[in-house]
Amino acid sequence: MGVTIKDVAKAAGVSYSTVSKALRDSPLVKQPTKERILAIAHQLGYQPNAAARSLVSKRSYTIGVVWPTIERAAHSAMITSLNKQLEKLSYTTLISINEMEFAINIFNRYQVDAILAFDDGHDQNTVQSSVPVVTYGLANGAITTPTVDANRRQAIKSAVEYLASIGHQKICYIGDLTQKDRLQEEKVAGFKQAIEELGLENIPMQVIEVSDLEQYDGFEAAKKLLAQETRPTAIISGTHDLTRGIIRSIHEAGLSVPDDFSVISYDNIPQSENFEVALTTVGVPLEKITEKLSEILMDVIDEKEVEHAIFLEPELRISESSRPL
Amino acid sequence: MGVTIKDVAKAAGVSYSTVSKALRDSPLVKQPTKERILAIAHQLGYQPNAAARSLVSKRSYTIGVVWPTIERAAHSAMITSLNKQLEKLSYTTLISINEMEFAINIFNRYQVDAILAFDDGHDQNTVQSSVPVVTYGLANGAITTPTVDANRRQAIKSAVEYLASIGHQKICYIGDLTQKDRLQEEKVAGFKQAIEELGLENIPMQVIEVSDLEQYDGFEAAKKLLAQETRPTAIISGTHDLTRGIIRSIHEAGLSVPDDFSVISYDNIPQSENFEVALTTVGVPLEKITEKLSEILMDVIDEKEVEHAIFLEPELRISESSRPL
DNA sequence: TATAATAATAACAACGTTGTTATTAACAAG
DNA sequence: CTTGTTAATAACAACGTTGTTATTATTATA
Repeated sequence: MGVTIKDVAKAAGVSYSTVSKALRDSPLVKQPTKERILAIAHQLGYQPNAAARSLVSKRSYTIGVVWPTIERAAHSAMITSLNKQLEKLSYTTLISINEMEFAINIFNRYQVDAILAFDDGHDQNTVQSSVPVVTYGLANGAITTPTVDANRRQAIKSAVEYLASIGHQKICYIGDLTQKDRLQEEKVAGFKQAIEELGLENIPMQVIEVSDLEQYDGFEAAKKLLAQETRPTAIISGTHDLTRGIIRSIHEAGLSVPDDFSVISYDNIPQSENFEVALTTVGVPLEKITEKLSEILMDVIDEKEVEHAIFLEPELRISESSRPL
Repeated sequence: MGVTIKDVAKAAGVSYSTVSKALRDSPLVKQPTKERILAIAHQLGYQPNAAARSLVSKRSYTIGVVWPTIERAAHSAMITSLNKQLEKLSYTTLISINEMEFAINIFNRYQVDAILAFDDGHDQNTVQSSVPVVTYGLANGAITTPTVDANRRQAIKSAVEYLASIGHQKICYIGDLTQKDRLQEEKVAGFKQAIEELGLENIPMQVIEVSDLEQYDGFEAAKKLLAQETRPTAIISGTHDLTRGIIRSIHEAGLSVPDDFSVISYDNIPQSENFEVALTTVGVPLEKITEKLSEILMDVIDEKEVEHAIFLEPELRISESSRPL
């Protein structure tokens, strides 16, 4: 069915090994011959057979991304960015939305050069893989693969510290507190730790739980908060979507950000311009994460020694949604 | 690096061809031998090499999905459903988020058995592919591959017809009207056609344009609409997200769905329960689409003759958000 | 017990590439 | 011109698997 190197060879009247060399631009083939072969290959619509190529060369120049939670759009911007980064390194990205173990098996069969697994904070059974695996998620004790992790705990801590430094004493956190998602847990832990370390005032509803991480949940949570007698002067929000809901809720109550409340959002997506208030955010910028990830992926492919727990330091980007009390 | 069939053969003390047969459960191998080999293979962590396998057997049991617009979450539920369907047929799904032409080339190299391309309503350059391609998107005149298409025009038409049949005369449509997205265009066309055919009243702001398809855009559009003097009695919305914004806007204005407005949403996602009002929707149910898609994919793989333009008929699911005037 | 029939396993070619080695062509130097 | 050297191309093995064909072991039949 497909056009092979041999078809091209026949059409060009040369041996198929010459065609192979010509296509890979080897200096062992004379320039005019090379050009002739290239032209014929193109004209015939030749596409190299990846199966054959990777079978013999042991390299597929492909990264497999395991992304079982496609429905939660959280990672899509990240995958787009990663895809771009890897493209620069002439690597191709292939995605599987299957459950971790199954997906890793598929990618092993396909002989991708490395696998990137998104740990969504749920149980990560250690899967046997002869292809190196890099994880993005929570770098905890029992990790067996290099894991890149945003230091979420530190992120929220520095948000609190910053707010305290500009005079805020009553600070509240809105986010997911359930034990289910270890990524979210970390943020809460950072918040509580900072409050304690700084000796900040304990206020009622200091930590508000949302059932999901959508805009609507932030809206509802903030509504509850505003109904309280003792209100905080600053709010830290666990995700971008929550923040949007929170701000909407505040505006709807006829109040203002940052006049009545300073708001800081955990976020790694670059600030979208068409948002009502330019947000002060804390988190690791997307590009930093994907840069690090591709770097590590290249390292494991080259069998370099790689640290197992790689923490990325968050950045505080101060903007309009926060200000001194 | 990886464990091959030959390693297993050596460990089991049989020839590698016997191992191959044992693994594929061929009747040519004695049962006890088979079991012994399987056990050893498992113990050694053997994973078949897809490159070698598909090189010789010309079948990879893999479908490549081209999904260039990952950021617009619209298709994620569909891909999840499709993945499940194909798994039942023991096919594996691999996704590329690269630009159409590039992605199709990758999948050609990887020798997937068929490619599913999501036509996002933008220009679809005809790409050369020796692997059969099925498109989900707009089945227009110049198609070169089998295309599965929800009959969006008919969907919106039947929404209008239904509303008219229960007494509504002033009906308005909120959606994307730009020429950019042909999928959205179709819906508007269906609306206008129905209004004309039924001879319904022309009201001001009968068609409201949104700049994007997010919840926020629906919210803003409805706000404008409610500010009008002559209000419609029914609203049809182009997407689920818009609808959520619209309903929120109505509630915020102290009005009710369906008491003050009947609302019908174009949608193929199954109704989410935790929504304020159970929505009346029109569209092709997700499962119907993915069933059809896998069917067609299997057909093109088996080189059966397949119709080029396959239209799926929408269904009207009446619920709480609409009622007779 | 010899032989035919069959069951079980082994050997081998092929898939489309790449990298190495062998062959031929072209050219320079004596 | 012959020979040595290098440039260009051709031939070939290998990658890990499958399907076909060849060989050996086992059983049934006379």
